[in-house]
Amino acid sequence: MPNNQFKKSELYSFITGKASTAIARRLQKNFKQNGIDITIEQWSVLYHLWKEDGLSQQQLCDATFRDKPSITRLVDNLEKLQLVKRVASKDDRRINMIYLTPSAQELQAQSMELANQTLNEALEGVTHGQVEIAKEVLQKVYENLS
Amino acid sequence: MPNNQFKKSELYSFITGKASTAIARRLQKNFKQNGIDITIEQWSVLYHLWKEDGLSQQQLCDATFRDKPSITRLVDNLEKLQLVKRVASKDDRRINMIYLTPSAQELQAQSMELANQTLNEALEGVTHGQVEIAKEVLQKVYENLS
DNA sequence: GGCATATAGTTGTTTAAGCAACTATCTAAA
DNA sequence: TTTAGATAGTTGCTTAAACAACTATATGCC
Repeated sequence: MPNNQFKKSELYSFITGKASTAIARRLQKNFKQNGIDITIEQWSVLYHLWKEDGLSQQQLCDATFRDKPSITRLVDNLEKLQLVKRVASKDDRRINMIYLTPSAQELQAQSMELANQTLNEALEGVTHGQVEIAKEVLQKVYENLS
Repeated sequence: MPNNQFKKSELYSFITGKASTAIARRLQKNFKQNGIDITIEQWSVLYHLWKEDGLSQQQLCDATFRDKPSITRLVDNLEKLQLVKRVASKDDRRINMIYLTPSAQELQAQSMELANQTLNEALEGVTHGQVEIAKEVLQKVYENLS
């Protein structure tokens, strides 16, 4: 069978993304049970700011694979929760730099721990080699469509 | 390294599901370009009805991995588009059986062709063996969390 | 300098997800 | 047969995605 020929039914789960949905739900549940009151989408923005604080909204778009309106509203909500602050750039007045507040910094350790724990639950019984291949496939899919 | 120990950064893409999002977006785009005016979520409901017409909403919940309110509203919208009809079950009056209309039946061939084409675009350069492993991993993740 | 174009971000609208609370119907057990 | 509990579906609310249309600022070219 050629590489790019598959049966419909086998591939449907790739489209619906059951697995990534399930991980997101479990992580959300784990957050809730531990008193972390943010959504996964909000967390995914914070995640990139923990890696590098002071990103612009456009950089957050690229990092999170979301469009500009989505980031505008996620930042709106994160600002309401007092987890980030918009700071207008002095060099380029079109740009908002997004900075973490102290409360957001406090969330980092616990939420990353929960994220790791969730992934370990999800990948129970899956070998490292299998995960590596799955990651390669997903990365390739992403590249093919970008 | 034990099977269930991974570095954070490596696994982040599992949570965000970039790949499945990218496939869904591409499929939506391909639908639009071919004049098919339904959402991917609506299509995923039709997909199961094409396999077996006359499923209950609860069966659609299980099949599509969505909760009951989501299916209620997807069926609402599909009914507005005159693609499905709710028919109250005679055996159990709590149950709505969902039936395809002729217009929905007409959509099947073309939309399944576009779905296959989209998956082939997505999986360009990925071997059948790699896809099999990726599918196993995703299935296992789903099972671990269900 | 002035104008076309590109870039950063916002707003409006529709569709959907997730959760809780609700109604209606069915089932099983006292 | 009545009543408690389970099941099927709906509604309300908040958050988010996708897309188009918009404002404001910056850049590059004449």
